[in-house]
Amino acid sequence: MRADGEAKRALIYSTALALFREKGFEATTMRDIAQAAGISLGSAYHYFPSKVAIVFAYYEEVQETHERRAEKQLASASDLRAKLGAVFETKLELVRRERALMGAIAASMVTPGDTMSVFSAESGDLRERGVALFERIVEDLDLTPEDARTLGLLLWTAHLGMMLFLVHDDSRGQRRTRALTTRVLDSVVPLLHLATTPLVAGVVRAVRQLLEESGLWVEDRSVDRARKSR
Amino acid sequence: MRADGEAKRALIYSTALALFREKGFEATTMRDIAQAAGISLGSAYHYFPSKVAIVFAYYEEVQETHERRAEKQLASASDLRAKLGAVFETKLELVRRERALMGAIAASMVTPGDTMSVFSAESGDLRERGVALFERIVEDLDLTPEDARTLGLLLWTAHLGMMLFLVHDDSRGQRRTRALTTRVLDSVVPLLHLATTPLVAGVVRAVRQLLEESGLWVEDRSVDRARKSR
DNA sequence: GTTCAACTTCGAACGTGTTCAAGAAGGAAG
DNA sequence: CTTCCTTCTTGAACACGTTCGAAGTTGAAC
Repeated sequence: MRADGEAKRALIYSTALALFREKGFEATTMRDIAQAAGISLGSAYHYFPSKVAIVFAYYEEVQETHERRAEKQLASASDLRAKLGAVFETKLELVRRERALMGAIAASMVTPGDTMSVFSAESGDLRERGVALFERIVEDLDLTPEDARTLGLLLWTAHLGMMLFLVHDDSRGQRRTRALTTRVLDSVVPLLHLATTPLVAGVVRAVRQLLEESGLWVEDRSVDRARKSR
Repeated sequence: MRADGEAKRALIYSTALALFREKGFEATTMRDIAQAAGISLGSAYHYFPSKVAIVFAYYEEVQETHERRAEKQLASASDLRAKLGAVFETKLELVRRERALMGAIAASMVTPGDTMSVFSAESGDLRERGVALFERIVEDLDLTPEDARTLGLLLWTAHLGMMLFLVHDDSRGQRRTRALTTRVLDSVVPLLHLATTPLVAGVVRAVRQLLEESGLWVEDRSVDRARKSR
């Protein structure tokens, strides 16, 4: 009955998202979700270990859609500005519609020990995919793989900051975040072009050393090793 | 009976912190606190509107202690490196002992709409004091007030990042965060020295414009105006 | 056809943060 | 002294996320 299980999971998922959109994340209870989906409370918990887990599943979907759309735009983007803009803005547009949901994720992303903390092994996969996307931006910039990865991580971190800002941005159409994005692009793109010059390259190396000491740096890209720090 | 009220508030506060230290924030219930303090549950809520409010009170205390210690070290610090190091490291040492507590704050700091969100009006006071402290570091660098404030905000933001890292850092004695701090100092101080050069000054201006658009920039220092963006 | 293990369903029960209405205490005003 | 008003106290009650054990369902192995 595996197929039915998947179907039920999908039902819970879509029902929950609909309710979240309608009433907000906090205001929607697990009982609401179960009732609306026509199942029992316990059954809902059989498919999703927690309420945020449903949001996390949504976040995975966002990541996939983001990859698809960004890749598409990356193909037709010539210069660095266009590429970075493509990755930033596709993500922006995706998250913008469900700001309340993403806000719910933010809390567990910074909670130490939480399954989906930014530093956790469990979220490593998603983090890795995010970084990889930003790495693609600088891929034909004639950098060493290490430097490219460093820049990817840096850009991904910046993107995290933008998302944090976005979920707090109540301005109409989130124009503040849009303005911020434009400005960030204006500031960052020239620096990226200078990435091969001694000065900027030195900074990049320093940042990498910093990341290594921090434990955020992961050598092997496909397998995200767990943190060792105890 | 105002004096007794203060005393009782203090009792609840210290009892709660003791329990937090002993069993952790999550594991300590409001009922535990009330019982240990010898009062009823409802009475505890009379003095603190919520559980995190107790942690927030602690955070205010941290802020005050930080100011005191940092100012003391700032007085005897000659160069920029020493000053920045003083402010960073005193904070680091303060927060290090209660990582679990500060971790509990982190979640509500990034939760949209929460009373103690980084962007909220309520936490504006504390934010302001934090920024002011970092502003003091660059005060005799011959900058315009706007540039000084911009740098202060930038440094404060960096400090926020460090704190986020710190609460997730399980390494012995949090040496990872210490190492990170050293590296950050190494990278940032030279840049600060270049703050008056055209190139870096240009970046600083760009950042300020960015901050203004973001709503994080506050002109009047003493009165933190509420965000207007709707 | 029987057995068995895994999967699924269920809703009562638990523990939690928070609210609330009812009162007690104490003092100020008349 | 009586009447009010404010401040504080109390524990029951509420709503929620989550857990749990018991029971139902299914399909493969024999």
